[in-house]
Amino acid sequence: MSAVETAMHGLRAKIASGELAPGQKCPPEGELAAQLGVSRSSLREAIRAMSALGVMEARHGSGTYVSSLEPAEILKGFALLVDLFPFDSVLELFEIRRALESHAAAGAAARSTPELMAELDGLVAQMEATDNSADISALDARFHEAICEAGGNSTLTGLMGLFRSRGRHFNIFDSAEGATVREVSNKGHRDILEAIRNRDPASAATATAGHIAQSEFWLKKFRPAPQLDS
Amino acid sequence: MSAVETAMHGLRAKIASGELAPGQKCPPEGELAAQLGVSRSSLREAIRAMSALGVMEARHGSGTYVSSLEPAEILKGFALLVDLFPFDSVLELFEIRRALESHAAAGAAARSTPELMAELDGLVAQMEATDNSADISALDARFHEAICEAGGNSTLTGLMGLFRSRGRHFNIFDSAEGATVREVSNKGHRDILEAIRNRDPASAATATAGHIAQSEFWLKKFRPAPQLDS
DNA sequence: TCAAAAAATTCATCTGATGACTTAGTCAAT
DNA sequence: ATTGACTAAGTCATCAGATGAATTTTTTGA
Repeated sequence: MSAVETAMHGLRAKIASGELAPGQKCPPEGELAAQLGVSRSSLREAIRAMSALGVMEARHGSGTYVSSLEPAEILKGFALLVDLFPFDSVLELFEIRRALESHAAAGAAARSTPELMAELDGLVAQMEATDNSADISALDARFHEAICEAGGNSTLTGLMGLFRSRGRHFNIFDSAEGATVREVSNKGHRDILEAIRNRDPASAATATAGHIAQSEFWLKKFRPAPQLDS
Repeated sequence: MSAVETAMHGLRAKIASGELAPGQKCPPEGELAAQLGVSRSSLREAIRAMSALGVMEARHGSGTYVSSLEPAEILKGFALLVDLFPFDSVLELFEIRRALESHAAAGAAARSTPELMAELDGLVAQMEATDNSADISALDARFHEAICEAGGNSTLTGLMGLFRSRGRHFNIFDSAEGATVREVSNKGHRDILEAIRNRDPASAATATAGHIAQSEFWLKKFRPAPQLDS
């Protein structure tokens, strides 16, 4: 086994065994390297890999810590990765969103609260009041995220946030039929909103599936170029 | 921006722009480090992080390559990560499996083929013929995987394989009521199988959701200790 | 032509040194 | 006693150079 692999396995073992608990500070690089029997360089590469996976975090001048290990938290680090997925995969991500966000919407409908309704009402109103595609995109993302949160599964919420971030680079609101897209999209949001308001899980799921399928359809139709920020 | 971040952003940019295409060989470390304006050590840490994310792969003596960037392929590298998730998160993963594998099962039912049915029949027969928990666990995993594959979404298949690997460390077939667990589990598989054979997507989804919910129930009930291999 | 040997290329690892950032502690001024 | 600046120690970040190990390419000899 290579030195870096040795170090990674050692770290993983220390975490799995509880010797290094979530949030805890690790021994300094020198000491840890000696414990694991590798050089500081190799240990640093191992820590860098664990950081990329969201398992550890090195803070300059302070120390190296084990992360919270909460999936929702860890998933946030993968945005950079999802950005590199090929187009065909994006369609697969949409299919997953369709299944999963429908599920979450049903959960949200079952436990709908006045606070949730107030936020969703506000978001929909704002979306209907503007035609700035960047604003709409942000509001739309928050609308879907709020519903996922209300679904009560934080891992699911994190996963959807990640997948949504990828789809957003294809700005369907800016396409040739932007006006139509916005109109139909708003209608979809209204349907979801009312289903949740009526505490009707089945309708909420159906409306969500339809809404996301619609986005998927447009994406396939226009296949706009992705817009990466540098 | 730190040196390693600089290098990672540079690599990501080269990949996103197509300068480094999937499967392509990168320039040697020294040259790449010079291009990106960082030392070899820092570049190596960046490459190590990209490797952990499944985006690049360094082959000793040969060179460093960009990976295929297929989500299903990349997901395989995260098993080590999922192994560290806390127990409560595992329950959330099961809920996601319930929603997603149901979806895949419906797809499998819609496009069921003789080959698929033959494999599933064989797997179920084998599961019913043994009471070795390790064998059952492996057969069960393949049963679910085959259905996911038939669903036609490779990203979903990869994701489910990853989530399933975590749940498998809790060996519910070895629990106090192992015999009952096996019996009810076999019944669940039969129900899924017949629904797919009958090309009945709704039943396939329902049966799958029920089957996974049952596993989830047992997991909560027994909460067996996870068994990590070193 | 083919196979073995040699050379070149490239990643892997280690060591040592220096810089930068954070934290804890000290101590004086208010 | 509280605050604030300053100091010192601890720790990660980065770099440079040397050596080892694996692969690939080239050369060589039969």
